[in-house]
Amino acid sequence: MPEGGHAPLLKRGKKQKYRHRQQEVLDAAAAVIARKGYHGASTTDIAGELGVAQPSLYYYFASKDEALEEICRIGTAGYLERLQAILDGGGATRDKIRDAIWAHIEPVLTIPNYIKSFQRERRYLPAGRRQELGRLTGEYDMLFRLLLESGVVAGDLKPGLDCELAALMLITQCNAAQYYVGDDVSLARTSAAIADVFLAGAES
Amino acid sequence: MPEGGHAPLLKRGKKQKYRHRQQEVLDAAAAVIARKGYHGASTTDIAGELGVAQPSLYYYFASKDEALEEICRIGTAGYLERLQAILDGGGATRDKIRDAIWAHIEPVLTIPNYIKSFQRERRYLPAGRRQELGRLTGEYDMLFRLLLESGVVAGDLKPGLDCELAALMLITQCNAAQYYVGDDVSLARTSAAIADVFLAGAES
DNA sequence: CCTAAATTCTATAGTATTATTGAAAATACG
DNA sequence: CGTATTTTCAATAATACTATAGAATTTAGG
Repeated sequence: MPEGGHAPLLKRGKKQKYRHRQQEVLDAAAAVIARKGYHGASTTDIAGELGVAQPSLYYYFASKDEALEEICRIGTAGYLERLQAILDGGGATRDKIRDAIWAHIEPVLTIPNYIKSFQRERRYLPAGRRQELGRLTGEYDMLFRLLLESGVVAGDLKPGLDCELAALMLITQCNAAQYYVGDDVSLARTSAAIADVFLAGAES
Repeated sequence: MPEGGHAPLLKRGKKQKYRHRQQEVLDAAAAVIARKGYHGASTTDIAGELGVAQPSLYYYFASKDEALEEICRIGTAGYLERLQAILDGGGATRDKIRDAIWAHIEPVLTIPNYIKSFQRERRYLPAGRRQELGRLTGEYDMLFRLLLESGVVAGDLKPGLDCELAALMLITQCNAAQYYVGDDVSLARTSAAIADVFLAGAES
């Protein structure tokens, strides 16, 4: 039996290796789920993506539900904090809005499969697992709305702006940004276009 | 054997009755697919929605794929024609855009389950069945883009407007409109808000 | 190298799924 | 009412799916 000072180190090392492999399993699951949808992605598909046998997955997750929940958790990590930081920071409203749009869109570059899985498949989580995510998105919507409302109060945005609806519209636009990207359309160009249209409109 | 003049009438009558029941089956399928997703909606679920046994569905459709294809066809019916008519009509650019937005959103009121099934589930159709729908949406995107480009040429929209991206953004916004609707947000209010923000922007 | 723990595999239970077949029931119509 | 047609159903084939159990394999550390 290892000594008190030694045991935690060993334990942490093993746990970290386990978590690293778990992350690989999640990456594969997110890739297949993003491509085929939650119900269309079988555990055999996911195992195939990894090159292992199907039951091996269950060493890392108790169920498909649990894996999707974890994928959604990763897909949403940091969103609230980043938006809150932008709200708390200084600067003009238009700059805050531009920052918020980019902060929302940027993870699409780094973890696209987690983002897609969260956006499209979270609705298939059983009610219990979906609840915490629901609170999260609710808070996020509210923060975006507060950003717009503070802009109206500051006189930077139109006095009559429907901030509740406008916030949802902006978030929708950010969520869709990844699907605009193609040969000649980058995410950065998209992000800028969203801000431009939202702030100044299309009419001359 | 019925006479020549009689047979078509009788035949048409029977066919119409068949088609009417087929429509009811489609309605049930669209409802379940909109709620649970294509892969999450079993034929047993759909039959249950109708109150019939599962194999009865196969009197009306050869496969689940075929039913989804038909649902998508109905969900997209008339879209191209309505947008083309708006393009061909007279009036100011801003009015055409408002009309186009409403024309896109209106079917959400009348056939919500067909619209949702088309929007979210068409990607799960086998490649062959998906092709015609792909051409359709491609043409639709192009028409929307032409609407904006003609507005730029006419001097009604900003000279530097990225019409390709702006068209996709507008369509995205219309597609999402149904999800904004709640206790205090109607589709009409949403439709107006989309047009207001797109045309004039949020900045004061 | 040897051993214990960690990881993966084979085999499989149990259930759900799509689709077919042929019979039964309902319907239409003379 | 009786018969032909349409519609639905019970039974089931064939396959796919999630998850478990226990054995085999691999890995890590001494």
